[in-house]
Amino acid sequence: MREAGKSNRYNIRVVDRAISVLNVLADGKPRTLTELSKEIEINSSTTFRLLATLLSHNLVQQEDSTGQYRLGLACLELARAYNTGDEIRRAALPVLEALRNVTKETVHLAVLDELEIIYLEKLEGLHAIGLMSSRVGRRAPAYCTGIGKVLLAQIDSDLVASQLKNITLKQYTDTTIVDEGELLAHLVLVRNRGYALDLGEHENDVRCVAAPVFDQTGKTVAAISVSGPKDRIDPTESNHLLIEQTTEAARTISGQLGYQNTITSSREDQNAEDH
Amino acid sequence: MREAGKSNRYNIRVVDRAISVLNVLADGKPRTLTELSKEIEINSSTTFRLLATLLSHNLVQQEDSTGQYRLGLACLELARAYNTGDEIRRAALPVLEALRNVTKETVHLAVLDELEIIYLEKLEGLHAIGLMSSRVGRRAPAYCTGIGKVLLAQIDSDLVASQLKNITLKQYTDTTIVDEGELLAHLVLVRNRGYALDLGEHENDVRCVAAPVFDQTGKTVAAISVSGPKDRIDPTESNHLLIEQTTEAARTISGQLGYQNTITSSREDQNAEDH
DNA sequence: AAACGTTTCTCATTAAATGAAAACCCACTG
DNA sequence: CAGTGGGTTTTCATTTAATGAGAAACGTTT
Repeated sequence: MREAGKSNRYNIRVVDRAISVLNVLADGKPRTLTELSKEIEINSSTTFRLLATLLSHNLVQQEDSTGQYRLGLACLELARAYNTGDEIRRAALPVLEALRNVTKETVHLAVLDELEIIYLEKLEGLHAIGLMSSRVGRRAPAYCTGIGKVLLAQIDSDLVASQLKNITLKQYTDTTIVDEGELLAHLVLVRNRGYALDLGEHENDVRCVAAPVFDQTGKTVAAISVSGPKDRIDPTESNHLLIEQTTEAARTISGQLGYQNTITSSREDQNAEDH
Repeated sequence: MREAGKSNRYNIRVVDRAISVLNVLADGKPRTLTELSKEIEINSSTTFRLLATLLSHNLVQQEDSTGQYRLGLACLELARAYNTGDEIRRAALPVLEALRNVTKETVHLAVLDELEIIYLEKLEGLHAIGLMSSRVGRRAPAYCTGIGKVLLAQIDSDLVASQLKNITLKQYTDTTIVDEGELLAHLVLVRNRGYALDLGEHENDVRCVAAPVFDQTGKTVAAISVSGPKDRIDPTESNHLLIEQTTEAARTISGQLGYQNTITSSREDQNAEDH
């Protein structure tokens, strides 16, 4: 999604073009054929045919007042299908449910894509809802979210460092880590601890605890978090319980995925309780 | 989704093919290149290229243990995008939230596609959850669900009758209406009442009340429902409240969409309380 | 009803998609 | 460990099928 989407050697041009139509429409703004054709720089005849094709499969639909094109219902169906095929989400869901109910706070499941995370699941907390900007399918920066940091921490440090060269660390709030060196050092800490905290680094009064989920092969495949407003999520003392609950839930999910936490590939960090 | 998806005159073949790959994978079952290529009857070279293209846009991804292909994360992102652009859902969400909280039961928003409904939104009831088979993006038959019936009831009766010719009404439970004549008569009743009941016609002990949502032009664009187990949702007396709550919520949403319920196109059915 | 902007359609050109088949890569098996 | 077989990746020549130009149809506005 977004950007061009690298055209690999074998890509079929029309398909690339069709997908770029979808990606353009993915900002939610409906467009006319002409607008689209200009935006993606494709001849209007071709755009017409692309739209006709997508239309016939319900991947786009036409607003019937204006005739403008928007994404279609088939997108929802694909997502449903994605979810049912997603082993991680399936394993996680009941555990997340329990975690939400015991903490009463909002719980997330997300994966990493480059330097961003994508939310796979969100269970609203039992207090006032709709306060957080996260949505299933939405992206958020990795370097300033609990889930993001815990996932970055599992990746080879040099790799992260080289990827960081491509972006600038935006200072969302006054706790956001914007210094690369500081971030890398922090990630080491996160890795050793086995969990990450987010002290309002992305959204000012949202705090969270996040922990990684491993699969059979020991690879980090996702992470979970519990988040809430700063006045309920305390970064220091009472957190011990929350951290324990979160990491325990993550361990349970990992277990479901076949992860054996006995003898792991990586050496240190296996002495569970060092926080 | 499903079936072939009529190839209109202007459809671009490769794009059709690419989409059929997605549709095949939409059952959640991962496949190898060869399996896919056989299933959709496309030369394996071409399938390879299709997959490469979809892969590069994250619409499909490869399981890294087996190398099999499944739907990818971009599907989630498209759905997110679809939702944010969806005016109906946006207008409905807060009202549904309120309706769920006051009834404490599961609330749905869905639209009609031919003789099936597709769920746009589901808010779980506040009792035990996960009992219903509905999911956002999933389809369900229209003729035996509250939402479905209320939507069918708004369509020209002859049109519905002719569409019904193409399917057989499966007897899901012993209250399912399987006789076409009876169904059509029932739909007239539903239309006049302005709401539909589902007395376990699809899932044995799920009952529901559903009401239609209209847009600016008076067209029926969606429907909402409140559903719960048969021991909590009473079809007769105490229902009056629930029916009133449901239809009122639907009216509110319609209002948000610009519907003026003063002078409506259709004549009768405007004397609200005839149940 | 004229003028404009957009969408739909036709057609000839040729780029780009295609399938056959070869090369390559693994995982098994003897 | 060589040999076999199934799958995947790559090449290449053929020709289909995608393409853009432009014309026609449509609809909206002045």
